[in-house]
Amino acid sequence: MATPLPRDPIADAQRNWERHGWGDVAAPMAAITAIMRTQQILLARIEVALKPFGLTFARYELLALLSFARSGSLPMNKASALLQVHPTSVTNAVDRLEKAGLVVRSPHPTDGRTTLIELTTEGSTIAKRATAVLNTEVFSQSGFADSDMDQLIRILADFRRQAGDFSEE
Amino acid sequence: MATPLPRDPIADAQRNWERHGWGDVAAPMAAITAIMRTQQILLARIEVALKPFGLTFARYELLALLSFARSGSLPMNKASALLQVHPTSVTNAVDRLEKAGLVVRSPHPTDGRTTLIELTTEGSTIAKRATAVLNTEVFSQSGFADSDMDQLIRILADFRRQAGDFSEE
DNA sequence: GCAATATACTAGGACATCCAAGGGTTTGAA
DNA sequence: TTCAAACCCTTGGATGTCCTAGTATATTGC
Repeated sequence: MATPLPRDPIADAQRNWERHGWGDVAAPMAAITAIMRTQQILLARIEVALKPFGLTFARYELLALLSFARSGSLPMNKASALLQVHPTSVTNAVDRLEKAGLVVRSPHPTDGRTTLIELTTEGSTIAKRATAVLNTEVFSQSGFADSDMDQLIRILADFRRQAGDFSEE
Repeated sequence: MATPLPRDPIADAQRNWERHGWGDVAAPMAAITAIMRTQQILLARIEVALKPFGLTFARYELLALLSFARSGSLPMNKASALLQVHPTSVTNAVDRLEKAGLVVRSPHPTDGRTTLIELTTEGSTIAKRATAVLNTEVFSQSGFADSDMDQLIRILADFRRQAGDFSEE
């Protein structure tokens, strides 16, 4: 897993697809496979950067979301929608963050079904520090060429809109 | 998770980053976050398509890899390297595929440390059928514009090369 | 006003990924 | 030749994701 392969395995797969008469879907297959691999690489880098804080990316995302919320708190279902993960994943993340003292659950003032997640002081501090580290250690050296960035962001936004993530023009 | 959000949450995050004075890394942050979300969407589609075969994407990838191998068999460490996943993940996938009768483990003829994975007849059949379904149900409707495809593949290949996945020019 | 439906969260289970550690096999250097 | 280092695979543990089902609270419709 550490040694570079002599050739791009995804380009090889694309050639295999073409060789088997699936030329019409070889390119999307390659694009999708490349997305998978790219995600895996990026996630690994992020996890390394967050490890010193005892955070995973899932937990960090929740902390970051809370730190941008006006009131510093959010209903769990809102967090689930914004992070676009299953509600049980939020439950899981909140369990661990709460155990670590970074967030607290509190009842919603008017809706008895809803639970609010709130940043603690320490959670707020950790969120700030983790963000600083991610910015300098991961995002600032993403490995994407500056000249490709806007294009990449647009292509992925088009994809996500088409997939029903959001409706904005 | 089903209802589209009124606005793109990643674009919002990008604006948050800029507003906090992290404008220099706002774009890569957005690109990376978008990769994560895109991967999640695509993986979900693939898993749905593979479910009727009792396969997951991880297992399918292994089957597909084997079906393209000349001899129909591969050493586990080779599969790990080509799929670019941890050896234990291969062990896990082979365990389940073997239990399902789609592959068999066999000892390497000359190296006692190595285990070969081999497709069974049924494994070969399932691999073919699953590939056909993925091609028609997922890859042929990827949601990426044809005009973006080459660009996307190139950007991701540049990234993966830079990340040390392969050394090919 | 009350029953039926919808919504919010959580518990339990299936899978996948990685890491750390352990046991067997090869390789290579003294 | 011998023994340490390198390599291969597996086991066990921690996390994350999703799904299904169950409990509790709100909302709706008759």
